[in-house]
Amino acid sequence: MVKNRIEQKCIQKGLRMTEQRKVIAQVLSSSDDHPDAEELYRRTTSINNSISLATIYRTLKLFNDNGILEKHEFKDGKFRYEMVYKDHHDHLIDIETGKVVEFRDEEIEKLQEKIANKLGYSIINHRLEIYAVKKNK
Amino acid sequence: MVKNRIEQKCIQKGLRMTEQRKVIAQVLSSSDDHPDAEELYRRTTSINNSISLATIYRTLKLFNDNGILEKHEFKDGKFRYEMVYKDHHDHLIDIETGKVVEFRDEEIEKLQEKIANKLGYSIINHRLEIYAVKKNK
DNA sequence: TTATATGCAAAACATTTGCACTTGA
DNA sequence: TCAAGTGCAAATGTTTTGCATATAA
Repeated sequence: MVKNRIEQKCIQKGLRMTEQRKVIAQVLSSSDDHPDAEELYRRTTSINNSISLATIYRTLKLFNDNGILEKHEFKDGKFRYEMVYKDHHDHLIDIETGKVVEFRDEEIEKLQEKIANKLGYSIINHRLEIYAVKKNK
Repeated sequence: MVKNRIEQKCIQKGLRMTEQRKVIAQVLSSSDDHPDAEELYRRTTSINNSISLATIYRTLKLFNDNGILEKHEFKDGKFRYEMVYKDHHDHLIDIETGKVVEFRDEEIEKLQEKIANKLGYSIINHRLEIYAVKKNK
């Protein structure tokens, strides 16, 4: 039986693989967007309906604590999640459609280090979100 | 009677100046930090205790909608507010003490324009938060 | 005068938690 | 076997809202 990336990480971390966690891992692995808890609940129950919202939340917290996924909060009032098997990247949010575009820019990464440095700090992490609209319409 | 900056903006926008709004405007004008609704409630009621939390929320929304203040959501789960009479700036949050340091960097501003541009977007606004710890301790 | 703002308490909303039961290793 | 995970429903914490009353212009 083939294991998805998240399931592999769970095993590697020694997490107990319950039926529910497998389904959540599977859904997350095959998602390339940024779903919130409610949306994940919808996706998982369509595969296996013996999963509660509480378990979704507990599992998301577990995965987040274990560095398996990242928790975002774009300006829509709820948390959204994303696997962390990709390299670090930032987000541009289309405020008309809600679409999220990922990008990475080395210069910006370096500049932030420099700024924190100048202020006497070491960066732990950062959040850069650009809210924008499509050009030339 | 001298009017504070926020009160001036309200008048300029044609907002009705109630007793409550005056007090909230006064508190915000003399705050140079990033208080949340609960904290503002504390500060305003110490001046005039005929202000309800509901009014705080309604007034913050009103001021935000009118571009009089900015709403932030650092990673502590609540909204925090700040006047927008200063120039745009970003935030560095000390994750050990919760202290918020403001900074502005032209290069980063320009870079973001460039990135959005390359992706085919025009920036409406952005959010850059650096979470960091003090160096050499 | 009267449209708008307010206080209060109830509702809304996403998220968390206590507890009895179930399950993975 | 039994520590750890789960479902359910109730609790939480922040923010919003309906409604009767009060107030700014």
